[in-house]
Formats: sequence, structure tokens, C-alpha cells
Amino acid sequence: MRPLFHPAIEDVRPEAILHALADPVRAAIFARIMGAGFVEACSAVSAVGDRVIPKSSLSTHFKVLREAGLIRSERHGVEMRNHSRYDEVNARFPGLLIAIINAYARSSAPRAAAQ
Amino acid sequence: MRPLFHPAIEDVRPEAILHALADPVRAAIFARIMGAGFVEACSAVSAVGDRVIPKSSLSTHFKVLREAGLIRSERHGVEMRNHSRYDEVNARFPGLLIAIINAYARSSAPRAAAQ
DNA sequence: TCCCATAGTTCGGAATTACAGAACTATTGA
DNA sequence: TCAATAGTTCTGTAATTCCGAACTATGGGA
Repeated sequence: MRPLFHPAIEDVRPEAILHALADPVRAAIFARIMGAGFVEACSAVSAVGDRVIPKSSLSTHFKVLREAGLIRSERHGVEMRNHSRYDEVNARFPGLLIAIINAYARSSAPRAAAQ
Repeated sequence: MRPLFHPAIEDVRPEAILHALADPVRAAIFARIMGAGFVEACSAVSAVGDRVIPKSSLSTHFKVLREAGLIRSERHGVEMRNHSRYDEVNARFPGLLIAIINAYARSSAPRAAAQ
């Protein structure tokens, strides 16, 4: 198990962020990490919506988010803690993450929520 | 040649927009359409940066942008005019498009441009 | 009207990427 | 040392992407 790779903030690319968050499952995971006090174990995300995500897929999703520069993962005993890198990313790309999270919130709302 | 499909604004999904703009070539094309008076023929985009794009790929890129709801394409004689749907999209997902375009502008700048 | 040039689209095969089950590794606790 | 838990990696299959070649559509002459 090779050590986890985290890009430096100046190496974070918009295309990687957009690609990572273009998947609704990953966007939901990221939104949850941002919302839930900025820390969450992988195992806490066994399902998104009513869809169960196999753990190999989950692992890949976290890897994509990590390598896009959106989260920082560190081992804590047997589990993984995932911190959002929101502040760093927002400083580099102002407004990007909020706009994306809001867009998903709007589109999943029945009609014009997140107003 | 089937008629071009344009989604209604309420059917536009954030994942489609992010997927469309996660490709730097498409993002550059969209930025150019937005910048260049909101109208541009496909053939005006033979290259992005120093990279020449084959026309079959170009056609697909425009199709992805169109079906994501980002542009509206209409035939004008022998050529195609591509209008940005910025206003509609921005009304539905406020700040999303600007943030994305700005992010690309920042990342391609040598150091902290688009300030 | 017929033909040609221009602008885009569609087809098809190769290359790449994504998904998820199975096997593996790492850590903790009994 | 063994079992349990949490994640990762491997591997084969499925889905996407890319781009050259062939095709379609429109307009402008001769």
C-alpha cells in the first residue's frame, strides 16, 4: 500500500476538480465531507442516496477526490479521516466549489430550493 | 442528419455541465464563444492553443456542449452559429459558469493573473 | 440543372478509462 | 497469534473517447 498522494495547492488543476465533481456520487461525498464538520471516514459513506456503493468503487472515488486536491486523507488507526481542502481550493479558485455544490443542491431540489 | 437537440433549461444537469467543461478543449471553446460576442461558427475553432483539433472531434465537442445546455447551435446557410446560453444557465446555477471560466484563466496564467 | 466547394455529422475500430467482485494489506484488540 | 475491521489493489468486462474516413447538407456558379 503506497503512501497517499496529495497534490500541492498550486498543482491543483480545474479540469481535475471538474472531472472529480462531475460524478454525482463523488459530488455527494464531497458535499457530505464539507458539511459534516470536515471529517469523515470512508466507511461512513456506504451508500449515496439509495444507491449502495461497493467499497472498491468507494476507494477509487476517494482517490479521485484526493488526487484532484479536494480532500486530504490521513490514516487514524484502522480508519481514514477525510478533511476537505475547501479553504485552500477556494483561495485558488474563488467561488468554484460553492457554485458547484449549490448547483447540485438546486438540481436535486423538487423546484427552486436552495433559494 | 437528425435535428440538433437542445435541452430545456430546467432539464440541464450540473453533472453534464461539469463533464462538458472538465475537458480543457471544450472549456476553451466555450470561453471563446462567451467572449466573442456570443456567436461563433464551428470552423472558427480549428485549433485550441497550439493543438489542432480534427473536425470530427470538434463536432463531438460542440455536441457535448450543446447537449449539456451550454450553447445553442443553429444552422445559418452552410455554417453553424453557436450562441452561449450563459444567461439561462447562470439564472439556474448562479455563479457556476463564471467560477469555472475564472478557474481556468487562473490556472493557465503564469502566476496569479485574472486577479 | 448539375457539379463543386465548404461545413458539419456519422461511422467504425483502436485506445483509454470506469466499474465492481475477489483477493490482498494494514491496524487494532482480544 | 488470531480474528475483525477498514481500505487498497488486481483483474476482467463494460462503457467512453478519439480521430480518420465516409457521408450529408447547403449555397454558388457554369
